[in-house]
Amino acid sequence: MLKISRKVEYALIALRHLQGLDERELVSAKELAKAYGVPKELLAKVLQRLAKKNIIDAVKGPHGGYRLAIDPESMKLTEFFEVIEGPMGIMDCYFDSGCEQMDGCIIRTPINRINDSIRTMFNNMTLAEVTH
Amino acid sequence: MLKISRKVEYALIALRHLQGLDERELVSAKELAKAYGVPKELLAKVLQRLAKKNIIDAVKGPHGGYRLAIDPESMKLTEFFEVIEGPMGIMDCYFDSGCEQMDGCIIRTPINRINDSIRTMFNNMTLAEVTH
DNA sequence: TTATATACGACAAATATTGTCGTAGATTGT
DNA sequence: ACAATCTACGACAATATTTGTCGTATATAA
Repeated sequence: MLKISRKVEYALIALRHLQGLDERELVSAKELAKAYGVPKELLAKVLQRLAKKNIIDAVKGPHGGYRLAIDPESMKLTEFFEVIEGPMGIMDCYFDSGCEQMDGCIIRTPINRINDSIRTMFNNMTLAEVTH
Repeated sequence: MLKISRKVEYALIALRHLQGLDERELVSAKELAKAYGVPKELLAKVLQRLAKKNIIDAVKGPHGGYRLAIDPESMKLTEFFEVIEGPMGIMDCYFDSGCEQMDGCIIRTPINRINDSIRTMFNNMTLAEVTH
């Protein structure tokens, strides 16, 4: 309950590492995985996702790898989380609306308030606060 | 990711209902389950948990049931969540410490900060904000 | 052309959540 | 006393989600 996923965890670790590198320096998924003892394939997938969203640059081929493409100050944590995990909500009804109860639901309003509070909190935090 | 569990959802629904009852009035798990279309057995378990922690009173026997035992203003959401789900942390390492990386973990500090922010947020909300 | 990297989808395994069942104890009314 | 109806609780089953793996394709440097 109210947990962050491993994917996000791995992403944060990777970005924290990338942040410490010199300008233009690259690091591969393999190196990162080894350095932090995390599964290479899964980490790679997360990095690919970040690359696709231009949060990091990907360079193919031997001696290829990844490097930071944005200023971490400029990215809200909400946005970052959602790049990796998709829409973020405390309950599914916040977005998928497949719930029958919808109308009769007596906790919908307060749940939405809590939801907004969490989003606001992460909107006010940048990636830099985790990676600096 | 960052989701509230059904158990908590059911608990909130039930408490919201209990709050609307007259003084001393009882409602059974069966009635609640029927009224809100939720699984009776699971709801019952959650209610039993709340009863054990004296958040609600349980009355056995025919025409028995539950009623609110506390003022919802007086209970922090953190506490309430933890009655149902146990210790709450954004990552497991926050409490179980089975993690090998512990020392070398480069995101531990910021993760703890985020954790504290979430806890603070729920510490500043009472059950009443959901059930009133 | 070979080695090494990213890209990506399909799949498998592991874990967590959710839901069900059976049984016991309490209490009420007949 | 006994049947009906409730809570209490543990064991288990079903389901969903998360996590991890594998195979294959593409790009690029040496």
